[in-house]
This record gives sequence, structure tokens and C-alpha cells, in this order.
Amino acid sequence: MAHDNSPVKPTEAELTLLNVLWKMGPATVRQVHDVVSATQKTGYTTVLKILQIMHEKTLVIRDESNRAHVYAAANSQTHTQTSLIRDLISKAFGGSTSKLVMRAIDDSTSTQEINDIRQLLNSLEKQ
Amino acid sequence: MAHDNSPVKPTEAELTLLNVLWKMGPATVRQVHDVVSATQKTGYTTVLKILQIMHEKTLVIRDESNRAHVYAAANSQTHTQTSLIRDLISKAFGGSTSKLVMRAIDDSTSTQEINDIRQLLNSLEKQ
DNA sequence: GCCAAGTTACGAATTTAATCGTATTTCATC
DNA sequence: GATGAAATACGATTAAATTCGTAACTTGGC
Repeated sequence: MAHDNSPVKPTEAELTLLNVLWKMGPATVRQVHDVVSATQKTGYTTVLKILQIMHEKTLVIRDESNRAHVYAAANSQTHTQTSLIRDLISKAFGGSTSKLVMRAIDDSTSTQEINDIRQLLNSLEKQ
Repeated sequence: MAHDNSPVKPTEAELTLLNVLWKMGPATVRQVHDVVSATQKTGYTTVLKILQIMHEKTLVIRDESNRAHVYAAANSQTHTQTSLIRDLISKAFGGSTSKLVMRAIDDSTSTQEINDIRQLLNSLEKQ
């Protein structure tokens, strides 16, 4: 429910790396690259460079006490997700959260997802 | 519930113009520019150029039968919204719609929005 | 202390988005 | 059919994102 101003919106490549960091926790460039390169062919120095840029933008923090710097996401996944949703809501849904939720639900096809959402709503109702 | 492949993702500037076209219906460059420039300072030829690019990408269609071409969104607002949500879900929510919905609800602050969502869910339950 | 392997730093190239100035075209009106 | 206002077309510029090659640096093991 809190309302931070989320300062920076990560780019697509940056978001890919953030996803790795959220999953693995603090990691070196090599560790991040190993994970990323399993899916896409991306050079080591590309990952390095993007992490350096993210550091300048303070999207990540880094520990330089060892030779191989250790990077970690500066903001929580939840915080970033919220920021991205807000951005989308304002730009494509006229600022209406309920319209976005409606569209998301309309589009969900998996019964598992539908059940998850139903439970979510049930727990919301019990308040 | 349908599952199209939404081919092209509009950029931010493009989405701004699409929002105008969805609201006004088919419109000339001048009409679009008048609306846009009320909010932001954007040159006429900038709007023209972006609409031309969107035409190449087939994000808009245009009627050239009059001197001033008339542009219209090629895809419905709903279709585009769905496409954008899917994109966000896959890139920032690990493919989970329910996680996105949860995050959106968690973040909604307006009681009006919350009531709208509640009603949405109620109508979903009655099936 | 030297060296090779591994790491960071740096800089350049490429692509895409966004912007707008200028040139060209169109057409209603005279 | 000339002309000027308004439209489109075109090209150039700027900025950001992405990529990666190469140089420089660090350090554990010899």
C-alpha cells in the first residue's frame, strides 16, 4: 500500500539481470553471466557493462572488497514490480488499476492461474 | 481469453498517439497534434513522423483519399493492453498473471479502485 | 618476484527512439 | 493557371540502449 516514488525504470536488459540477482541473491558478473548465457547468447563483457551502468544508476549495489565484485539488486523485486505496474497503468490504462486487473483476468487462460486469483480475491474479501 | 500473437509493441511516444486515436477515433495529424500539444510541447512534424513510422509498422492504418491523411489505430485498445500486460508479466512476473494481479491490488490505494476490483471479482465468482 | 588466468575498465560501433527543420507537394481560391 | 496556406516527405541530429573487443589490472601459485 505504500507509495514510494520509484526513481528509475530498468530497461529490458537490466530487468533480465535483476531477475537473476533476485533469484540468486548477490552474485559476481561471472555467476550472472553463467545464468543468463544458458538462455541467451550474451557476451561476458556485455553483462559486465550493463551491471556497471546499473551501478551508476544505482539499480544495483556492489561489494568491491574482493577482486570479483559482487552485485546485488538495490531495490526489492516487489518494489520494482510495483513501479513497473504503475508505469503501465498510467501509460496504457488511463490510470485505472481495476482496468488493468480486469484485462489481466480476462486474458488468463490457465485454470491454475484463475484459481490463484480467486483465492487472492477470497482472502481480500475476508477483511 | 483468445491468444493472438501481438506482433509489435508500441513505444512510449507511439502509445501516447494511440491513446488519442482510441479516444477520438480516426483523426488527422493536425487533430492528433492539437490534442497532444495541449499536454506536452511536441512539434507538428514530430507527430507526423511518428504516425508515418507507425504506419510502416502497421500500428495504424490511414486513409489517403483526402489531402490530410486520416489515421486510425490498427488494433483495438483492448488488444494492445492485453499485449502490453503479457509482455510485462513475462518479463517482470515470471509469467504469473496472479502475481501481477496481486501486486496491482496490493498497491491500489483508492477505495474506488478497490471497490471496482471487488465487484469485478464478485462477478467472476458467480459462474 | 613472475606469470597466466580471470577480472574490471574503457571506448567504440550499432541500433532504435524521438525530435524537428527544410523541402516538396497539393489544392482551393482568385 | 498562378499562388499561398497547409499538408506530406525526407533527412539529419540527438540521446539512450545494447553489444563487445581490447587494454589494463589483480592475484594465487610457482
